[in-house]
Amino acid sequence: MSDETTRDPHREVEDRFIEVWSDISQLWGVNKSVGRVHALLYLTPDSLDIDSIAERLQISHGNASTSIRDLMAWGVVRRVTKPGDRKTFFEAEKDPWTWFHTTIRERRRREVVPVMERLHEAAGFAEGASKGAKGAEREALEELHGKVEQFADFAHEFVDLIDVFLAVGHGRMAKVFRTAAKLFPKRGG
Amino acid sequence: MSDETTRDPHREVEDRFIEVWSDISQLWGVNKSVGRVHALLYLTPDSLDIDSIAERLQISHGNASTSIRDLMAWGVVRRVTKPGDRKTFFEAEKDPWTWFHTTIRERRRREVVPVMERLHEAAGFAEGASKGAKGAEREALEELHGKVEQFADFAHEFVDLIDVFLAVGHGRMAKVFRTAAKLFPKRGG
DNA sequence: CTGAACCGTCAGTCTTAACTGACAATACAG
DNA sequence: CTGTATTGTCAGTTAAGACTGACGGTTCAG
Repeated sequence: MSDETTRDPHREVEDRFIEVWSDISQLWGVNKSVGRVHALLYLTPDSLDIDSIAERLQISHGNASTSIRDLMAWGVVRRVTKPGDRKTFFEAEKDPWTWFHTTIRERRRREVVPVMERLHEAAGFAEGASKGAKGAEREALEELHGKVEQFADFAHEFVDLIDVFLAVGHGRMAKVFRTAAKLFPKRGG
Repeated sequence: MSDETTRDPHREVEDRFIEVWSDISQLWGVNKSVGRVHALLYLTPDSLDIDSIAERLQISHGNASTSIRDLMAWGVVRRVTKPGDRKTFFEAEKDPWTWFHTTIRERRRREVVPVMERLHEAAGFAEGASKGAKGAEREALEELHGKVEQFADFAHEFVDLIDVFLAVGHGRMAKVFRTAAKLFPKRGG
């Protein structure tokens, strides 16, 4: 009772979860504040306005606003307006699988596609270079080209993997995997 | 001929690939230098020593050494000694799937497992708190606990997914996915 | 139309991560 | 065993990224 902050169980549960989610977000390449705001919105049944978020998480108004903007760009937070209230409220997607699916789709668009284009450019350049050379240099360039292609093939398979995930979608992924695991049981370790 | 640097095709192919791989590494949460060193070792048929790497990539000796240490800790680079030569050489795993597999296993160990433990702790704490409360507070805490559990369940499914990947292993993953995709064709978009 | 409440933006500051270069530790030829 | 070549480490510096807080723009009740 003397120290209310550490004694409110509701708040402590929230804090612990927010911290964990924040760390997961960072592993995923998302910054700390963005992760914390996302976690708070996930836990809160009602939608929240910018200042409430900032106050709750002890961050600046500007930081909260920027974090919300990011989360909306990722498609995991929605803007909500309440009739008769001037404020803008925000709420998070509550189903983790939906959220994850959305995130993967967005990352594919923003990050995977552009980098794959550059990879193919590099492979094309390598092929051109090897065809324009003679003798020993040609051999060396062909070997180099082979390496680039090998990596490009791998990357392409990886993208296929993402595409299957996106096509199958939502909560069915786990089932897909379990089935796949039975079809192709592990051999060694 | 006047500017040898930009005219050596072999070097330019390498540079382009190194740059792309470096960016992919950064998306993956690995720092730029580490990615570049890894890319260089992947492309180079012979093993390389620290100073050659540092000179080729225009980075300091210390940076090259630290990057190599990281790559060895990730299990994607090996130390090699040549008889009659005092230097230590390093070479990279050349098969991308093997490399990827190793990386996933290591990330699971370092990052996923610890964070999952903390998540379960948080869920346990939430459960305890809700059971220790009464009336309206109890209801609120139970709802909160439900949210934490929902996320924990999702996270657990995600870890299962990783485990299947690790069990199936290597180049067979793509085939697994393709089979899975046929079994569970996409419905909407 | 006016003013208050609120949100979005961004220059400047602060914090965190990466890199360098000098020194310590190590390995090995002679 | 000794001297030298080479790798490993880490304190200090530099670069990158995140956060704050003040300002301008927008919205809407009155």
